[in-house]
Amino acid sequence: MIDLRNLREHTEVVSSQLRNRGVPKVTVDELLATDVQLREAIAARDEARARVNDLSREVGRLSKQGEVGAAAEVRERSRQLGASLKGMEAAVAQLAERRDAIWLVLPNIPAHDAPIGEDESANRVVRYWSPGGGHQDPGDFTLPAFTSYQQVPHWEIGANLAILDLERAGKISGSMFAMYRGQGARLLRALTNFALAAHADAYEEIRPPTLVRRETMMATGHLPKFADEAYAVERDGLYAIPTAEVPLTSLGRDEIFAEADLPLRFTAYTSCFRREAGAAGRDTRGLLRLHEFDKVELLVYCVPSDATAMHFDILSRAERLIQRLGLIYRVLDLCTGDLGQSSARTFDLEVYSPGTGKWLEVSSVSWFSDYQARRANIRYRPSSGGGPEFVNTLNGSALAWPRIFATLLEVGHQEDGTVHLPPDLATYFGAATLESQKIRA
RNA sequence: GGAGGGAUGGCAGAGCGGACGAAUGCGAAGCACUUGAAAUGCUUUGGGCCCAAAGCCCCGUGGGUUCGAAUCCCACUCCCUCCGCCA
Repeated sequence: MIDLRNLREHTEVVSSQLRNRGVPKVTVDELLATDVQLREAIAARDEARARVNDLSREVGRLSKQGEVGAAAEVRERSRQLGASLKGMEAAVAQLAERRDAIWLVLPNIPAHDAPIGEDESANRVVRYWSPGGGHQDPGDFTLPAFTSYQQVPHWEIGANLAILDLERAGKISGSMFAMYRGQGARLLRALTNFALAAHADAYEEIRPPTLVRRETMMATGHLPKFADEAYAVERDGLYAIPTAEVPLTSLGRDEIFAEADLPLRFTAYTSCFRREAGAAGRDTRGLLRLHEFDKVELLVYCVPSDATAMHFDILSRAERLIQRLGLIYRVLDLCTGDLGQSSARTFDLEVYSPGTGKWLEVSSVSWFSDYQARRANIRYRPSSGGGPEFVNTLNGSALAWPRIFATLLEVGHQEDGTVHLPPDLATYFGAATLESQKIRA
């Protein structure tokens, strides 16, 4: 959540920044009003408590001195005061609940340099990259020509090679689930090894649990607001993670790190589970949108002053992977209206899929400032002294596999039906070409 | 799943109804002594609310009893041991 003290002290600024994200002024006003009432209620309660504490001590003192009558009289006064305390405590609890109901769903304050806009149409394309042209400004970029076989959608290529079996995935789990077979399954494993190896220089590899508690989902902001997006195992109160960001952020929950130990950098390969409740029927062919998919994630805790550098480090790592895979991509700077709830600034990476004619998001690299750290209570002790401060958290996918897998099939598709793999990946895969294989039965 | 035991500050560990935010030891920081270090001595050393002070809150979490709860009661969570089951 956002810093309430900052909101109190710079109401106008914060309020207008939030308005850029579509938060109406009345919501902010209500939060502030509730906050004032809550703090007044707390002050009144604490004062009453202080008096009860005083009287109680008095009872103890008198009892010890054997002044039974006086003790009984003070005890009675304290009892009455205690009764009125109950009401004050209830008032505090009620106001705190009302404040939290707003506070917890309020989005993060966007970064100053995030483009302002209402929806995805206002996202700014920062640059393009292609194997032939390298980095290019948006004005200079044109898509290269693709052969006719490159324009075959991946689901056809995958079915022909028998490395993708979406029909049977449907039988097993329903639509929007995928099954990779033979060389397809192996290619996925190669991609994962390829990515983990690329980050091993600076990021500790983690294999976290993928079913997590409610608090863990709260910490990243995935609950309470986005409950419809998550798969829940109700009987056990657990949720299937939508991204490794969730467990990795809670790894440091309620901890205080030494500044010297920062930055902490983690990478994890996990399955990710998403109900896609709001996206039913959109772009769901083939591997475009799945309920379960694999992803390698990068996550960083750092001091605020390092956050921007870390943001660009994650971004460049994700870009570097796509470059090594030889895919065309573009970098988007998400506008204020399109940012995820917890994010202050996000870059999306989209690869071009010639088989579907679409740009596909394969990575989202976000800076959360202290929004998640405040929720998750992740702090560091400044080496200059002073009390603990919240860390900044950042993360990025590097990368999400299904859309990469799809694009690799299309881009590498040859006239004879085989698929050529980029050399860097071939090393991990153990062969340079995907060839038709026979599915048993 | 069954039966027991436990959860206290960075760590270890006391306290089991009245000045306890908490003894003691270790660790860490500062100062003194020392050419330097060790040893020794003294001092400091949790977090939060609050502009701050005063005050309040936190002894796994949430309730309850009481004038008063780290201490008593209830529920939950987690950890350990044994049995069962299982990859």
